[in-house]
Amino acid sequence: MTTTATTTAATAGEEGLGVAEAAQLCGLTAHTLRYYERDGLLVAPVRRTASGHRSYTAADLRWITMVTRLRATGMPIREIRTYAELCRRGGHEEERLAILHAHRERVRAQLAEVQGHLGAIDRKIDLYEQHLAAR
Amino acid sequence: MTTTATTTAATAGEEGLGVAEAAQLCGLTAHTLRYYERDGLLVAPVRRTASGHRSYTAADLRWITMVTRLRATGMPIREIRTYAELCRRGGHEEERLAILHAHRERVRAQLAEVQGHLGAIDRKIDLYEQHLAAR
DNA sequence: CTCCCGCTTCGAGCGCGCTCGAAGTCAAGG
DNA sequence: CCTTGACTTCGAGCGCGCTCGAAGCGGGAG
Repeated sequence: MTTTATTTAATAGEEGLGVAEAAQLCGLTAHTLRYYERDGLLVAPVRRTASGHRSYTAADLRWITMVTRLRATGMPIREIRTYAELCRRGGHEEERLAILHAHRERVRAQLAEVQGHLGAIDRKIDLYEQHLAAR
Repeated sequence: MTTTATTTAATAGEEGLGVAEAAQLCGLTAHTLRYYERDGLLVAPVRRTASGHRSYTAADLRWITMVTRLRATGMPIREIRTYAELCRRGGHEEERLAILHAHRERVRAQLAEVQGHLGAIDRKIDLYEQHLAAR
């Protein structure tokens, strides 16, 4: 594991993690990380070592972390791709902000809805507990 | 629309809605409602009129509403089916309660996680707004 | 020199949750 | 009697987000 890290890291003075390490840090699989890159979710293709292996920088990891946050809050892949494209081309700050704004509102709404449902589930659980206690 | 309601309702003294009406009330499609039934998500098959049409009672609608709550909070179809089966067979209160308990904890955890991500998104938005204001 | 291991690309496959269309039935209205 | 329209069943199809396996390469250890 440390040996593996050294494999790539030693060649470039500690900078750059392999795909497996990066994946583990982000809570994804190597397959998924490559898939995200293929699918244009990354601002730029990840740098490669001389032998063609991906080498993830700290900036790559920060971006990917943001992607996981967007995914975990339900932003579709397509929309993340759009956002990434805007970043890639530079500028477009208003549009990027608009995407984040819209997403935030959706997430807030969904959060409120889930909280409402959770309340109903709580009440259902209370009923079961009363029912079971009454025996 | 009111005419449609009468079609089925008039035959049985106001009790029982057609699939389309029930679907609309629950925020689902008629296709989905039939699919749920086929898939065993309902405690019992919905009653039929003489002509074989489904007729949803108030109790059906309450159950389906619960199903939509469970779905909206991310419970998988399979698990709802299991829960429905336990209800169908009668008894099994502890197991039903256990399912709801487990689900509640998952939902709470996921809620907390999403709130965390939302905070990060908020901060990102702030950065953009500062950046744009600084022009 | 050979072995092994982790990476590479590519394309197919999968699980989930619907979603839809075709073809047929039935009851009421004109 | 004929049309209309909401219903019925059945099975196929789809969109999403991965997930996986095959086949090949390159570089360090024994």
